[in-house]
Amino acid sequence: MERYDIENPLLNFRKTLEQIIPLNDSEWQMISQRFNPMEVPKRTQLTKEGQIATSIYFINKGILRIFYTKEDVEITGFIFSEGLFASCYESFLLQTKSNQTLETLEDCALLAIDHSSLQTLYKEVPALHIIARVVAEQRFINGQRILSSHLLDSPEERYHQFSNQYPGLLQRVPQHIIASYLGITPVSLSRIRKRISRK
Amino acid sequence: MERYDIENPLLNFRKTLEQIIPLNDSEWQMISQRFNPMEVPKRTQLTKEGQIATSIYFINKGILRIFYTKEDVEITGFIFSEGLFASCYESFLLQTKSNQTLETLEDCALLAIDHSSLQTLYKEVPALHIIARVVAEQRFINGQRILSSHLLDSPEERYHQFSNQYPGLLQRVPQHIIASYLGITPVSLSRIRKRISRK
DNA sequence: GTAATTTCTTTACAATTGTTAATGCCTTTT
DNA sequence: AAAAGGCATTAACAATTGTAAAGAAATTAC
Repeated sequence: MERYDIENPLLNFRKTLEQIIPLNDSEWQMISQRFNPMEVPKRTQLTKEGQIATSIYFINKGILRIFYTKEDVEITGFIFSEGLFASCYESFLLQTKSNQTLETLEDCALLAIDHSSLQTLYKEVPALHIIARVVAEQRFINGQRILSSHLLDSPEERYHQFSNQYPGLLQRVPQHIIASYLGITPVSLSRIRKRISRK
Repeated sequence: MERYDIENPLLNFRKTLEQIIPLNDSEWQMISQRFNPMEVPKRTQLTKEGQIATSIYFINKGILRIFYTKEDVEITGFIFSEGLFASCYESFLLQTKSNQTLETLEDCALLAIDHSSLQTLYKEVPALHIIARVVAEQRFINGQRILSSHLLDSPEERYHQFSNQYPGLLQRVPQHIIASYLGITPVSLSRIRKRISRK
């Protein structure tokens, strides 16, 4: 996660893609031309609930989250960090209204591509279908692991796994956001942390 | 879900694929040659925990589930019905040991393809990358909807949604399996059903 | 058709979480 | 520097779920 050289955004991006499949210079040229670098301040909402997700964002620096709103409470569905593609994925793929908001949690350096540009790029660079397939598969695997943790583990176990797996996020993300991501209230997370600290 | 004509397994399969992208006869020939029809009795385990998933299975008839085992209790992660690809997907994609078991819940008619045949088929029919991408995306979307339901809804609401969305499964799947799929115990589901019936 | 097994329901009790509200801490604003 | 706002902690209580065990109902097996 920390292996990304923040100073060379396009280099990082190419490295990430080439972990999936090698790209020749012509392919890389077409890809890099269609992704737009952007700097976004903390707490910016890139896609809002009720809107259609225009773009997906490769993360060079920073973290983002998606959250749902239920009775004016924000419930975090996922936290994205460096090297991932952040998006309201369902909305982007289906081009339908999103039921989630995509928000930066820190100042971010991103590479953005909108939906129609991506469709064009698929035609220009067929290998991108493979990359997109693998990215979709990886996101599925990720989602399934989280879901299985909700089925198999207690909130306390889930917190344990989270802090082992993403020790960095524990520092960078407010606890009430982590709590909702784990499927519990901030109060309950605080109790769990107290319980653990007594051991 | 019930729109599949059970008597024409290959026809159903082609229809499903062509909802994603049209296939010419040569492509279809290569695809259909590599998928093997098989009939499997109820309660057969196609992939077992600890093994590597050799194949994925298109479902012409019947239902299957994946389940995890925790302290000798089986916890259902997903229920597959007609028209879907059933698999221990993570294990199949990564060719690593599965932490879940794939099991038929009824006598099933399936079309199977193993991992190496699929890799060959990707080369023979590049359009399959698109199909695989869309299948992965759909499975991700599905998984994310389930996860969001765990974050946002109570078990009772989850049961409601399940019975509205899959009224057929309510009849065909034992309740203790549905309970674990919803993330609760059979006892708790029984209480929820009683609570609902009083309304 | 009867026995055996599995599944579902019910009960009582323990444990955990949600809810609400109050307090203290920390960061940000002005 | 003071004020304001957001965040984390703690407490008390209500509600829900998990656990364990027993009995009823339904399926499966012989």
